[in-house]
Amino acid sequence: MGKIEEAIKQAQFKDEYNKAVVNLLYTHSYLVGFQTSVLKPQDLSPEQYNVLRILRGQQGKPATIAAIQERMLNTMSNASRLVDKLKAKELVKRDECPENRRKVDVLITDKGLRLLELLEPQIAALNKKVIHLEESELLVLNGLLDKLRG
Amino acid sequence: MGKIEEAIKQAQFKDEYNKAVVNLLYTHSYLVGFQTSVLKPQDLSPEQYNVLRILRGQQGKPATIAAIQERMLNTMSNASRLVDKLKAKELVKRDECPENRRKVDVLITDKGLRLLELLEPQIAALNKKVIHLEESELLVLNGLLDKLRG
DNA sequence: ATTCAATTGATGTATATACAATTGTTGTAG
DNA sequence: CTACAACAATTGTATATACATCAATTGAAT
Repeated sequence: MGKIEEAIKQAQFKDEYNKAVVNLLYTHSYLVGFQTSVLKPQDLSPEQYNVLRILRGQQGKPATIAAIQERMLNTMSNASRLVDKLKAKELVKRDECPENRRKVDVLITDKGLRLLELLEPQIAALNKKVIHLEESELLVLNGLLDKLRG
Repeated sequence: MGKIEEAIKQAQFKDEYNKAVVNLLYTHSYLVGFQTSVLKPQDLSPEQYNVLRILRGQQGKPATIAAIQERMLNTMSNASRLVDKLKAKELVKRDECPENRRKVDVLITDKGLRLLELLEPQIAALNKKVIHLEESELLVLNGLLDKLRG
């Protein structure tokens, strides 16, 4: 499919900034589509998957809702309700924090960890298949995205 | 803020593919946030703005719902309902297509065109401000994103 | 000790996404 | 001509996003 102009059938862009924005939005949608195809059979949304990975990254330490929020990709999302859904599936547990009853301690369960172990190789394989870039190009891309945000 | 590892407080990634995906999702959220800050005062969502630009790109020719859908950034979105919202604001008009009553002709109105003319310089200025890349780097980025999708 | 502001999550509402299912229209095969 | 498949859009439902608002708890100032 190739160039963004063909992909969305737009002849040209005002400037390279505009084109980059559209290209990023379009590529985002491209990638999320594939991710979803792996996650959906396990009844998991991309953001729920993201929260599970954040919790595993805590390595046994509980995370508060605010801490999860801060690490999420969609910074303005709603960690509280996502944790709700995950708890209903027994992938996390949520307890009142003993030393501060405003906070809650969220922990990933064994079931959650096992689900991640099942999904991760599938996601990795799919990524390699649908991202048509070499390792060296990925390094450049990651560098540019980091710099973009300043 | 810089590197993605710091941004989402993740020590490391499994591989460069995984990092690229996370980096793209995060950068997407970064950009959409800014876009929204310009669009929201005009009661427009990013996708509604996208639809308006697609319609203007038709240069006076009407577009069917299917044609809009095909050009949208979120390929699985719901053009029908977005057009509904835009029509309620009198930014587009929608008429039954005379030679095929299954189809509808969607056209941007003068009010819609004027709104785009108001918004576009604001968006362009914001893009330049929040995208910390040179023109030459943008060319590389656009090339990599095009290649990524294959 | 009491009051008040700040913190932390939960909840409410409008919008959008991702599908599936449905309705109405057109084209076509028998 | 009739029946049926294909097409185009709409509608329905569950999930998620983007806020704003609310309720409970805590900490700090008087």
